[in-house]
Amino acid sequence: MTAKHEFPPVEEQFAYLTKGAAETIRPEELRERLEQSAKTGKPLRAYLGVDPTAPDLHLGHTVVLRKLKHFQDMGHTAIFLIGDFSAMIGDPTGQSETRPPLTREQVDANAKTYLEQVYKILDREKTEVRYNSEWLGKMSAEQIVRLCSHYRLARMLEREDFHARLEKNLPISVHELLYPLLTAYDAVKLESDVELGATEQKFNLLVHREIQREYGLRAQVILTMPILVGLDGQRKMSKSYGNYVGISEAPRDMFGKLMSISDDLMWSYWDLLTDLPPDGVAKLRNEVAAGRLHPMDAKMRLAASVVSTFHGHAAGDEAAAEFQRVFRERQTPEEMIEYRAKLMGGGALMLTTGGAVRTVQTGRIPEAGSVKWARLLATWLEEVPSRSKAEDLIRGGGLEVNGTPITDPAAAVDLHRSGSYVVRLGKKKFLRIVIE
RNA sequence: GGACGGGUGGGUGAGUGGCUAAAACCAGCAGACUGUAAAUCUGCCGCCCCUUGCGGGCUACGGAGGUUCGAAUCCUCCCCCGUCCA
Repeated sequence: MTAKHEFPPVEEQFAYLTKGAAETIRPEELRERLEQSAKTGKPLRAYLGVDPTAPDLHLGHTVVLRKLKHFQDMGHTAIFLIGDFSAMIGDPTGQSETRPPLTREQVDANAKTYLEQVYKILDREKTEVRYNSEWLGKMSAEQIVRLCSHYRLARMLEREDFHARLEKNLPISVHELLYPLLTAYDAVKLESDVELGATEQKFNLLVHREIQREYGLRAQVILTMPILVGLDGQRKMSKSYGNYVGISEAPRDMFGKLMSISDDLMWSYWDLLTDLPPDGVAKLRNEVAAGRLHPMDAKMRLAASVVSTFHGHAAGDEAAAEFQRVFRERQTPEEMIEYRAKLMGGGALMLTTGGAVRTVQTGRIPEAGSVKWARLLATWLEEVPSRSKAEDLIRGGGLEVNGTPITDPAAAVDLHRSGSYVVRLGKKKFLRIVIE
């Protein structure tokens, strides 16, 4: 963009840029391009195309974003392409069903929230944001026909998803065939050097290469990134499996969730969720293998690093210190959710949490004003999904009040007497309840 | 349109008139051990109420009705899903 650019040595760049990648197509082409840009001082154009369909990002989504950032780190141009037009078609990948097209409004709204989150990783100033409606929305029928003439049906049907559906006699709408072609046109328009994508995008990405050639361009390099495995270490990270870490989660929660992953899983997180160069990761790994570094300490560094990228370094350090204090030294966390409870007349209980006030009807409360923990925690504070669950938790030894375990499901709190309680629910949840 | 098979708790899947809030396994939660790791062991695992007891109540085996003292289990109708035929 600006005049002449100094880049790190090619080999260093290459190692950094391909770190964690599932596949590079083709490695030697990437090297060539890096060399060329080093020579001419012209940054490479790397892009990532995204359909704004999932507005709530989790760490899984960030893998490929982070890779795009790596290009920025090395001084290249990162293009974030919002597939606002193609999203209306819907990428047929994955779900073996025809997807209903999104409406313009949905797409716009999603694109906006998407971008806000994306800038937690990418450098806002250096990111070129494009929308593919910019050119796709203006294509004439003639241009579309021409585009289609560059690809063969048989090739298209090689795609695993189409293939499977054909075999099973499931419907394939004709517009779905258009998806890879239209997104290929993006690559043509952007004159990209590199395109990034998740491994499941491989088919599309390869089509993009071919179409670029058809349009007389040099085929871009493709970098595919693995799917991030979720916290359970089994399935891919996904909201519906509940094994995810949302990028907007509080530092402490993020840190805690990351600490709970298995040691084995940690290494792929190091690769996919941090900026530590490959030799750095290898070094850490050796240290742990040699017993010079406790795996937990390595994991704490990982967690701190991830938290830092979303909340800043201070928050990362703080989360680490907090974790240390609460879980290693078994002390009470510095901050916790605080409830102030005040018994009003007529069996009403006024609850104040972080400024919000609400009143619940308690029904009858015995003379003494005592109420069972299970009832307080589940029914009124809603910190446990149900009363039965709360009682189970108590019986199982998962409730601690002011440091003392409570295992009697009938144990109660006196709501008439003021007092302050630090309540620990299970392993991770702490509350402070103040009776006024 | 026809023939057959099937729909059970978050998932897989037993049960074919009472002993069944429903086996077993998985997932999940909690406890012990640890490093909020793994492995292992233990308990819990529909919801509500209380005097917390091998306590009481409600809801539940695709849906609606019925038979019966009693149904996830039998009957009728309906819906949905698979496989085969036209």
